[in-house]
Amino acid sequence: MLLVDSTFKALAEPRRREILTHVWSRELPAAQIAARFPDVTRSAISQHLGVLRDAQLVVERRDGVRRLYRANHAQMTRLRHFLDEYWGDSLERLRLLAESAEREKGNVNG
Amino acid sequence: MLLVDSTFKALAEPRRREILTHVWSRELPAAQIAARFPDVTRSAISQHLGVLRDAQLVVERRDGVRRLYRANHAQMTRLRHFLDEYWGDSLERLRLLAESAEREKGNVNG
DNA sequence: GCCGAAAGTTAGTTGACACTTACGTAAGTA
DNA sequence: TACTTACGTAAGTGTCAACTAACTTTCGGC
Repeated sequence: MLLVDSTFKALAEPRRREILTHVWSRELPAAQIAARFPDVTRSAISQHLGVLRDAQLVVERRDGVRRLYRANHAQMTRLRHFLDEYWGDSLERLRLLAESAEREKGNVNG
Repeated sequence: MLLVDSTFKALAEPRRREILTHVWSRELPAAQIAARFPDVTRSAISQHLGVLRDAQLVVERRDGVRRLYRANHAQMTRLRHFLDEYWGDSLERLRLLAESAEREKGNVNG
């Protein structure tokens, strides 16, 4: 799966966004993250962490028996850049170019 | 559903992102949008357009029997702002404040 | 009013996914 | 070695969403 695709899918789940905020500015072991979600099992959080890891939105570091997670700010920056480049002014300019090219073609044919 | 939630969910689908690029800088009737996706039925595109409309990522304008769609740039801007504010420096600062408050408490108790 | 074009809507199917329970595994400890 | 802790993983379940096929609605021309 494309990285942008997996990033959007990972962020589409509210719980995963909340997990991200918890590990945004500090490392936390999986158990402590799970403790913040009393309504779901630890297993569910572990699976969410796997999705976030696959999307490179968090990085994992092992410390003995524990696994410490923290947000990968670079990936979030990458997403912002994607939004800027894919739907920002650069795309706008490309579209306008394509349209004027279409008109040119129309003028030649007409 | 929260607006941010529906926005992420809408963008998580690659086909909907592609639809957005097609109506980014010009209005298009539903049939012309559907024509760009030969592998799925017109009905599927109509449903995708409904999801994009609910997420306020596109706006619809009726012209006789046709319905013209165009991207809502404001909503995309809103998403960028969300990324900036929710996971940007402002959240970073809040987290650091919360952490130092935690340490303060620890010092009082210890 | 009747017909056809453009589009939305509904019913039903299939696949994905968030979740739970149960089990497996690696690292530390007695 | 046996036990515990801190995890991940596998299997199964219910729900949701993307899709197709068939139908309905809305508008314009005759």
